Amino acid sequence: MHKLRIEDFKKRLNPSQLEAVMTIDGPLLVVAGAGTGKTRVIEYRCLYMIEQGIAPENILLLTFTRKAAREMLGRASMHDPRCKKIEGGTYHSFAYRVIKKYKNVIGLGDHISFIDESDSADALHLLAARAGCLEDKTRFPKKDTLRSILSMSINRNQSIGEVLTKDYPHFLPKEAQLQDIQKKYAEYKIARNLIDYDDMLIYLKFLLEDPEVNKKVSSQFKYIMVDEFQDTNRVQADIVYSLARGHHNCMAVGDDTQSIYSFRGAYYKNMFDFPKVFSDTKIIKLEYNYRSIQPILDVANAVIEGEKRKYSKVLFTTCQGSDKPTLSYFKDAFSESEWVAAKIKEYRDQGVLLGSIGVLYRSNFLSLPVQLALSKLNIPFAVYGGMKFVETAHIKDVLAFLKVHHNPKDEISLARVLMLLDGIGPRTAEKVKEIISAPGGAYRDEDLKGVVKNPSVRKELERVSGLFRSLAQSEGTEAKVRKIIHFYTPFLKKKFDDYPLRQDDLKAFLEISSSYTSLEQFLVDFVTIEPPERSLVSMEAKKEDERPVTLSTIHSAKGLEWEAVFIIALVDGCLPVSYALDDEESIEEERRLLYVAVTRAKRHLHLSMHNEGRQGGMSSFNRLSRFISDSGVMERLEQDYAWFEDEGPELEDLTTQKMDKVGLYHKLVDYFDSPYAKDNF
DNA sequence: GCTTTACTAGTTTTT
DNA sequence: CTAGTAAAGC
Repeated sequence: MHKLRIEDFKKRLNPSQLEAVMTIDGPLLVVAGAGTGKTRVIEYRCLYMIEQGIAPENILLLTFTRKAAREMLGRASMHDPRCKKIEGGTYHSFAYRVIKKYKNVIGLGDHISFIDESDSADALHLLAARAGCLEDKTRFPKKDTLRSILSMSINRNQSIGEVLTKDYPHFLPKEAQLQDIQKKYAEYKIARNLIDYDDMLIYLKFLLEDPEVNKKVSSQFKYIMVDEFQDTNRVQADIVYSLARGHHNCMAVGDDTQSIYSFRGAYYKNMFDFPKVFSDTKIIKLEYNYRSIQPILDVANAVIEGEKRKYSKVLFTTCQGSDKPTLSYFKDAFSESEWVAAKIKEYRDQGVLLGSIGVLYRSNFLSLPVQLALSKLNIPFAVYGGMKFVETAHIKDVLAFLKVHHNPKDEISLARVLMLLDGIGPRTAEKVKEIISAPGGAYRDEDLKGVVKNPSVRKELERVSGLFRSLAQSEGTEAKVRKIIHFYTPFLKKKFDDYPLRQDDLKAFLEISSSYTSLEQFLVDFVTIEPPERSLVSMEAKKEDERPVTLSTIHSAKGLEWEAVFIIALVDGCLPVSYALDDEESIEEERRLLYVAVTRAKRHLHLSMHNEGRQGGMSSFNRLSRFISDSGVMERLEQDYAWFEDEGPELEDLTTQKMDKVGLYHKLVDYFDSPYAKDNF
């Protein structure tokens, strides 16, 4: 690869992009509309900085997903392999690096365990039960709600009271108890060296507040780039400000109209605060869209028109094409999906690659009818989002063994392991836990006998502890995982009817583990990154022209693009999702979600809705999404009412009875005995 | 008293 | 498909 010179940069970038690329000192805010080449800016800025003699080790790129980081650095590395050395990743993975390095500063011990949201929810449930919060009859938040209340409080930098007032006013009477649990939870985690998602960020923030650590970290990372700044929360923004406090060399890229993660604490106003924090901020807007044809941008601009506070920008393009986006109405979700599948088939016959077609929707379950319809036509597809590999019960089981081995204080995992055994439920598991975690690790068999009366169960327990002893002796992550899977397989077979499928997953798990030498890193990666999509991994490896159609939630479609995009179920209650309807801010976020979805399309855009609801039975009729009917969106769409109403010719009645129940029974029995049936069984 | 089983209801979005 | 619950079983 030849080196790039300034002339090359000029050739490949438009003036605004070039300015963003060449402004490397001082604070810079790039407001980049959808499809305006912000990835390109980051890619070329990396190259430019390195051309200017900046060491790649001094550059930090924080992105929203690891995939995004990999993509941008990967492209840059093709021009200049030195770019591989740039530090890039998500906030969480960066946090882990720093925490690992400086854990002593904040008093964390070795063998840190990272816990995911369901572990965290389980722990909170346990603490709530212990504190007696569940005893009186009035309602107390369920474990997932509990978790999200505490998490919101951290991510939005608000007190429990504030979170409750805004989102859960009916739980306000429980404020004191919740505060108590918040403290207990902190205590619980610290005592066991556990860290959850929120702690990763908080601890990083704490570390960066320490002058010595801050100096060390920021002298390492002298140039900082942050992607998707509109989706950072307050803690993350603080981290960025802290990192750049010394040198101000910080570029934030974002698009306030694409902020769609407020449920996770994202605070799009960070985009407006950035110039206040760094008063000498230079602001560059990118408005030239390279992705979509003008009719699609017209729809996008019209959708976002209603948004109140935004950096005003209007997308424009010179991409050729005049296909007007369509809006189609259908009777129900099935006819809608069948139409989508048929249309996809049509595209394929015209030579459009399946890999360049995307079907987008608000919620995972909306994809089911589409999956059905595509399978019927034998069109291959891959589903993004939804249940993840790590979240499946069998993977969690195996992980629990590993976690206990890594950190014996990890009670949640220990309980999970113990409850696999027959005859041990939550109660017994708790007691056994107390006994074996007694100080010194020495427990007496008599104590165990008192708790577990059944000798065969005790024998099983003995086998489990045998497994852990053997794990302690084996070297290498892969060998350990292999032992665990071997031990676990009988349980797997008993627990799940569909165990062969799950066994394949375990094989994949084993494979992944083989590339790790550090067990801790392996465990961390499982909570901080999304591992290969659920099973059938081999799909990914396929060649460009064999890639399947993508089905994705709008959230996971962020940053991606397709030639043809279908957005389905544009129904009030699905896009704005019904939960969002009572809050104006949430509705605005739903609007931005539609904006994101629309701007994924390059040439063809098909919107659709179905009329019949599934809520509560028959007679709920859906209204077209307000974002489409309200604004000036409608007139930019080609409307199509041709829904699939005909269900084939109707059969004529024939009421003469030819057989009674007994007759039918004999017919069946005869059929079972016939040679034809035998061949089939 | 604790575990297991059988059933029901209801599913946002993700690091 | 699974989390939560009620009732049955040990």
